[in-house]
Amino acid sequence: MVRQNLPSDHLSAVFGALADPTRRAILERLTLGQASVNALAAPFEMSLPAVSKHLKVLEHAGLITRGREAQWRPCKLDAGPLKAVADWTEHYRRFFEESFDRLDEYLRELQNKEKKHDRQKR
Amino acid sequence: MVRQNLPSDHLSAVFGALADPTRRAILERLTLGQASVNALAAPFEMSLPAVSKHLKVLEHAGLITRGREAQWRPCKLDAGPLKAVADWTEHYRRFFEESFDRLDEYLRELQNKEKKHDRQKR
DNA sequence: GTTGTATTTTACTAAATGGTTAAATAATAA
DNA sequence: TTATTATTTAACCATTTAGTAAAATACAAC
Repeated sequence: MVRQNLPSDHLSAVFGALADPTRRAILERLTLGQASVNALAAPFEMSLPAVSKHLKVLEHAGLITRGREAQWRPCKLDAGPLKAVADWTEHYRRFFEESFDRLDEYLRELQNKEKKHDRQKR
Repeated sequence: MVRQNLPSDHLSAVFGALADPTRRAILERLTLGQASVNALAAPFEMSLPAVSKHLKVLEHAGLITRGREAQWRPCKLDAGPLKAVADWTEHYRRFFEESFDRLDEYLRELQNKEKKHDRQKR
């Protein structure tokens, strides 16, 4: 059967790249400046090829770019695609702010009840 | 070998859930209000069990909750986890808002937000 | 040219993902 | 009770993912 799984849409690639703690940690590290593959791999208990693959995923999502400097291939953060993530998420803000408000309201209610309770106790 | 793939971290689950256009479309639909599985499945050229699986992924990520109403199991958006996504992304904003002006604007906005937050806290 | 260092590619695995059809379950309606 | 409707579960399959070890490549230095 021809099942051509077409998530060639960029947003899916970006979300997919972010759905892994190792890759998010790599991005975090890259906010400090560019770094070699070895340097990026150092904190992880996994082989170099594994990290190399993670970098390929990040590169494919457009989240990093790679240069060339002697035998090193320094990676550099490119946060551009995160703008799309921010925009997508922003679109839902009223739905999570709303629940925040409701929580706030609930807590306020709770405080009132406690006050009432305190008053009764006295 | 024991390869226990431990992305039990919530953020990975959420990003993973969002890394699929069908699931994002379902969330989009749910911003209009709750809906049955059949209603949610209608726009897609895929079987009901396939949609059911997508819903399970969304539920596991905490992005939807499901009720019970006769033989229907209405799904409801729970955007709460998107707050974590927004926060994570916000952390990188200065890297994708590259223009000085926009950075400035961003910092000004941040100050406003802090003021608002302070006001709310009291 | 040989050696050393950095990185990728290849070939392989196990598990996860995203889909299918068919059967099972749950509640309603007749 | 039986039939209908809504949804899930089970069993299956192909592809992708995340890792491995070992070999290949690229460049620098001696």
